Amino acid sequence: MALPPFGRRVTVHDVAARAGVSQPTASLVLSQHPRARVAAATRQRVIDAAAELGYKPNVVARSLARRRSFALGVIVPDVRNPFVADVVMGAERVAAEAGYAVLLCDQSARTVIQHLETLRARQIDGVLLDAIGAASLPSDALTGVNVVLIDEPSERWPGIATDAVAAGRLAADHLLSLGHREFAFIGPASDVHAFRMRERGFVVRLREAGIQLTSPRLRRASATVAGGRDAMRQLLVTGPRPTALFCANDLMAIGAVKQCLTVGLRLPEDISLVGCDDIELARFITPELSTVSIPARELGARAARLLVQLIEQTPQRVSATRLLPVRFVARGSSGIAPTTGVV
Amino acid sequence: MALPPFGRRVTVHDVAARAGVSQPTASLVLSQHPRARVAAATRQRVIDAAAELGYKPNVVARSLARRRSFALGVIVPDVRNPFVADVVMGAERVAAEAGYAVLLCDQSARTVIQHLETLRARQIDGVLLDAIGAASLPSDALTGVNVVLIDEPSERWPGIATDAVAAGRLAADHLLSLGHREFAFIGPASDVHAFRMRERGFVVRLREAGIQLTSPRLRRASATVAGGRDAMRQLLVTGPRPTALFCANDLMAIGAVKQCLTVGLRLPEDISLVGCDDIELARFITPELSTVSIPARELGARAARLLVQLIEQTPQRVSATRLLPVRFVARGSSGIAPTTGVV
DNA sequence: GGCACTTGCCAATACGTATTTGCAGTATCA
DNA sequence: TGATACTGCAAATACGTATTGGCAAGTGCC
Repeated sequence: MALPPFGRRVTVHDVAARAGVSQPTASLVLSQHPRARVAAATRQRVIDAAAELGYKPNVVARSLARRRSFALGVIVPDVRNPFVADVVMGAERVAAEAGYAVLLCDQSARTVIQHLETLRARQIDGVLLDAIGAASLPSDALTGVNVVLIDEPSERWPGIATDAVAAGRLAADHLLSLGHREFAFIGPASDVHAFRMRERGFVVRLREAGIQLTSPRLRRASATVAGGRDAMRQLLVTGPRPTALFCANDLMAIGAVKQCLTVGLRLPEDISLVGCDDIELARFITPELSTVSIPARELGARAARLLVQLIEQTPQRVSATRLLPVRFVARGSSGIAPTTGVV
Repeated sequence: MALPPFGRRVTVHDVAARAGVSQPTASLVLSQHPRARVAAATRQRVIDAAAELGYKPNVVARSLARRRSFALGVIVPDVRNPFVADVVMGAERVAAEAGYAVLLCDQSARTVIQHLETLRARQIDGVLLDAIGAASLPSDALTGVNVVLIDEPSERWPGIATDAVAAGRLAADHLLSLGHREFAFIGPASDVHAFRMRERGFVVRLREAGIQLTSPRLRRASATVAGGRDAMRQLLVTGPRPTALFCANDLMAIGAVKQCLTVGLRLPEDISLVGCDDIELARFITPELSTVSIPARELGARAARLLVQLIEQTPQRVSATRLLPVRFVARGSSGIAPTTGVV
């Protein structure tokens, strides 16, 4: 019957005392152990006592005892990228549903290594790595941690990715079918797998069509709107202007669109532009952005689901990468190639 | 000299053993207690042993003992809003710098109450509430928790906010100075303080200029691009068209711009449009969006800094709200009022 | 050399939960 | 009726760190 002192949190001990059982028994009941040998009447007394006292287990203590924190780390390059935010959102929903908290780790705050360090110290149950170039991490950075890679196929770790090569090919297909012959590509310099594969798919498809993408038409910049704008500016002052451009993500594409409009080019009459990701805003700029749709939220959600599975059923160690399909979305930023020759 | 068994994590006990001291002594040294009375030589032995073994403290155990988790909860309405992402990013940087992890809590995953529940169970040290309508929470939802409100002034909790009324006034000032007399406003229906105050500032300033904003010209929609578009669509089919519009945030404004362009209106010739937030994309749509610049990252960073202060120096209970200034940024989406009469 | 005082360390305990083990008591069976 | 198995619970211990109290040894002082 004893009530815990005012202001102190209710613990199992309090529940046990009120139910007239020992602490371990209360713990046994409350931790829902299915194989717990507890008499039905006793079990009910404990449950009632817990309810009456408003008992909430202390997750920290539980984590220490079980050596599990019921928390996931999510390491991302930059939450400000809407695509990334969507991935995070998908992951968090699933995680919350499964009873896991999400520790957000943005690379702008610390390096991946530093983040992994602190996550490890927090006894994290697993980590989601979103497009951070896991291949180039020190080999022991991920030992002993449950890992699921997002958008970065690997043989060492399981993952959920999208068909990035297909994304590049679809963009090329689309532009080729519109009659374009003068191409350019803008992408980030980082060694992030998805970006590289989008580029490769694009380049290879063009090569199959007998078109070589030469160096001045392969531009590198940071994967942001400003990066896209700057790369486009460079592109427009270097040699003959292409009639078709593929950007490695929508943010860069939006920057590129902006730069085109700024210098008076008409889209799609003068230049056709295709992005990748299909963030919500792609439909809201003018002209609307043709792009390759990548299921961002689904990516995050599936990755989280897979990670939770890995954590909870240790036996089967999956290590394949599941590939989600992508599809092309034609909108106003791309059109028939100009009939007049290139300048 | 004893090395811990392979595969097991190094604990203070291992360090103590190797340094030839007791566990408490090692703990005393390693927890950096300034008032720790430990001989310099002993201290050094412990430090060396820790370094040699690669000791990393177990944060979970430390949290249990100190009844502090060195983690902050950040509850936000929607990470996918770039403004929110910026706030989160600013907060995470500061938190990481100060040694705190960030638990991301998006309202799309669970309700605020549920998030607070799990944060409490995790012995969170403090919570950042970003524009979630703290005033309408159950009165006991936040008892016993360090709280800093973002963009929602309150007398009960400290916070960092921006001058939302000024933001609305600035928008009105700008549009009035361009000669507009026919106004409209689009904002979210939620009772989020910042949005309400932006609206109030706008409405009051107009009233001062002798202009009443009537109900059909006060539109409600979700605070997203799609919401802005839909509200604009409604607005354009209901009664005479305004010549000036203020949207409660940039996302809505972008949606509104899109809708205007879709139905063939010219900006700013036919209608002037002003947003609020100054997200990066505001400069990249066409026409560029006139808007009120809100220092999002700064907001997040300051809030986190304040929260850390609250946590670490319990004596002084601040409860005032610091107001950050805002400034107007004129761009291409707003211009001189059309001289022709309204339709 | 006795006293008060400081220094440096360790033993003991706490934090709140989980798990293992073992001990009574009861039921089952021969 | 004795051995055996099983049931239901509590005692003991673990998880890894932090903190309190106290005990020796050392220092300074008269």
